[in-house]
Amino acid sequence: MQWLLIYILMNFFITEIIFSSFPFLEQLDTQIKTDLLSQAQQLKLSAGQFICLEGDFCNHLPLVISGNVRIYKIAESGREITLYHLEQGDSCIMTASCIISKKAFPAFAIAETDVFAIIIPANSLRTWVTHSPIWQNYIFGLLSQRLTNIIEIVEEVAFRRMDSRIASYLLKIRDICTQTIQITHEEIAQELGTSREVVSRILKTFEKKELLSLSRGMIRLKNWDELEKIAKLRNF
Amino acid sequence: MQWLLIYILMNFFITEIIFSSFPFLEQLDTQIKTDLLSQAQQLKLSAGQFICLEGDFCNHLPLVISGNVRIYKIAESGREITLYHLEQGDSCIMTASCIISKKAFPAFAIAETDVFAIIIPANSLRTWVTHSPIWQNYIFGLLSQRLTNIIEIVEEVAFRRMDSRIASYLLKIRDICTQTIQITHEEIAQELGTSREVVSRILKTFEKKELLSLSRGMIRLKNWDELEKIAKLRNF
DNA sequence: ATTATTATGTGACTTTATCACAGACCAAAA
DNA sequence: TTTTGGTCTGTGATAAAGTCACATAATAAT
Repeated sequence: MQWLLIYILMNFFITEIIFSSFPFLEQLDTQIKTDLLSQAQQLKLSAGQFICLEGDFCNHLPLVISGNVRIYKIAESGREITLYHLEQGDSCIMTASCIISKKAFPAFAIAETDVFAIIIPANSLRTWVTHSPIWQNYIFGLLSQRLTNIIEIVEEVAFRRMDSRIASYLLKIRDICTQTIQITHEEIAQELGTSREVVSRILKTFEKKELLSLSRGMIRLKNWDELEKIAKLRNF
Repeated sequence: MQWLLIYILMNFFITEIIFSSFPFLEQLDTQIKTDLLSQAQQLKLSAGQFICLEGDFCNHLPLVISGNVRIYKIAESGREITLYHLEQGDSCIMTASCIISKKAFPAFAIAETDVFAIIIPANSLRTWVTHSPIWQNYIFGLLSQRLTNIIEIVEEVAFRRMDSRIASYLLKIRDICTQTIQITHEEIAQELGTSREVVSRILKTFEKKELLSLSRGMIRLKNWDELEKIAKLRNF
């Protein structure tokens, strides 16, 4: 009797949590909504766990409730570049795309932090997308957003200089209150698709210009106005 | 009476041409098929004409019957990089994506050759995609193909060296019979997202190695085996 | 034939990537 | 506490790629 109660409560909260992260789901017909809740499974990942390897076939669409997933490409030389991140309310559109067009996943996905997600079986997704305009809108929206997003990365990698990209990235991920960032040079390099040495050197020149101060695993911004200027230098 | 006959004949052939370039359309219900044929307009463009500028809003989905369209990004410095091309049987998925998610087009599109296409009004497309699984499949397929495609470009720009990329490109676009390519160094640079000087210098080193011979507006491949090897050098 | 336009070649310099290695920091074990 | 091993950062040397400036060559227009 207790078990049943806990089970019911648990599912009640899960439902609430899912809907608050993915508001579009609330617009669904009662039927699809019920199907969704009955077919969705929970997925918990620890920081550092792989979700997809390049070439995997995807059987489930993940809807991320909490945590951070990094989707990235890796070169034979070992260099990495991040394509995008998944956070609360995101869903992995490449997975969706692979499910719908039945192709292999073209990148790596790793949990950067502990991640909690619900996963939806591929076949159910295909059915729902076919029959529900609400699902269609959601998936199309995601796809076109990612496409735009990745085109921006092409632009950035092809055209912008590294100091400008690093300045932008630091400004984007800083803790706005403390003006600090806990990150290693290696991690910045993997995000931007360059090598650790390049990041170290550029950060050092920033430090010499008093724009920030460096310590192990930590960057403290000092002159963000100037960093903004460097970030805006779009071209060579 | 004659006019009517010509009109009927013309439309008969157009229909045949459209269906032969876009076989998926034949699977449509008679109703949607009729709608399609009644709403589609013909579009003829001369080489060099712009189709979309960055920031445009798209009102029509183009289905390319013949010719070649280049979709590209342009940096403030003037450097360009090609994202993809449209040829017979292609449709511009970024346009579709912009139509469906009502966003501005994030790149430039220009007719490289004379182009003949049919265009479909945005609203009709939205309706058809909602109601027809065949349209859905086509659009999803295109979207996921382009996404994979553009991720490959990110990889290439971020990780591969220029001589290798140029070798690959030359092998890809050569006339396989004559082993020649009619192209300027500037055009190669715009395709690959680099500058003309870099292309000129690398081509010159290829020429010194007897891999090809250069003349104004023309490249003649001599040692394609060796070029293949250079093209396969994926990393630094 | 002369001029204008487009295409290519090249030197000098800067930025970015690679390789190799040194030194600094941190935490767990001795 | 000191040692040890791992991770993180710093830096010189060299190569590749991008920028700027200008020269020369090939073609088209007058």
